[in-house]
Amino acid sequence: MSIDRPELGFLLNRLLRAVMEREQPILDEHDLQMWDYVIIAALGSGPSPTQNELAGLTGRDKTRLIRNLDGLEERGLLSRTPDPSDRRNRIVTLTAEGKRVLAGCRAGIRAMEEELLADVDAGDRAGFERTLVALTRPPSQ
Amino acid sequence: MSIDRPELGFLLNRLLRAVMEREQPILDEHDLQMWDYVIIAALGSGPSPTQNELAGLTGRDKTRLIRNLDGLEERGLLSRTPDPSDRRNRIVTLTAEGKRVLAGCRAGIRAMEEELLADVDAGDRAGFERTLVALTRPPSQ
DNA sequence: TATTGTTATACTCTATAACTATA
DNA sequence: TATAGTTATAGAGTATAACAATA
Repeated sequence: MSIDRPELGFLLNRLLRAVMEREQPILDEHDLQMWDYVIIAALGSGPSPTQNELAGLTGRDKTRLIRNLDGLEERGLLSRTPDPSDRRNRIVTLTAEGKRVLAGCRAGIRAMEEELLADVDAGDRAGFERTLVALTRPPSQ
Repeated sequence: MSIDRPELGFLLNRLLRAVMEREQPILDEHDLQMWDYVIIAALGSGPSPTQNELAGLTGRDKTRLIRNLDGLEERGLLSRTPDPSDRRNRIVTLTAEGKRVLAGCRAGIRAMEEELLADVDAGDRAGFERTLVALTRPPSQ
């Protein structure tokens, strides 16, 4: 069935920590904390959500999301505007500067990932990436 | 270089959470918290360490390790005995009951992993597992 | 009445610094 | 003096509940 290996939890935990460690200096360059990056990355990957929707997209509690949004808005990386169709909602959108910072982070992270995967056999890497994507997609059922 | 996919941090985070969620009921059956399991799993994978070494093996701070060891020792899953060659050290060892509980968890987790990976192409799965192992091994250099 | 965004409170987890016993 | 284990204290992170505005 499987090669003899440690448990998935062990392996995934170690690898995620290694990846996060390598991302830290990239985020530091842009004065972003990990949650800040998760938030702007989510904003750069689809239509502008409400804060509630953004909480769901990022997995961050809506009450703790606010602090991050306050900071990012103050720095001019995003804006919050009332939804005309339901004024309880606030629509969150990346500014041009926010998009620029996001693009910079993404470039650095993509380069870091290439370096991390450089020594991996091309076929293994393809299987690794396809499996990762497949397992993180909710079961179709 | 790579298939078009979300960033590794995003994918690994999602998958790790999914795996942990599936492990929770297995650990619950044995009245273990995640850290308890990490600890007894580390104890079951090599020679009996000191508490300090165990902290390094598990990544848990040595001061917070103590609470877990207290509980696990009280339940008879492990024992702490002074090291005769240096009585400042306490050697941590799984008891027979501890080994039994560990074996039960491992069996449940292995079955859960098989279920999780059931629909993955065999070649992709092999590449996935080999890459995971390779990337979690510290660079040889 | 219900919901979004917000704030405040309490709780948990974590990090740091002391304390003891051994070396 | 230095280290392993332990305990206590302070700080950060998290969850819960309340509040104002809008529906």
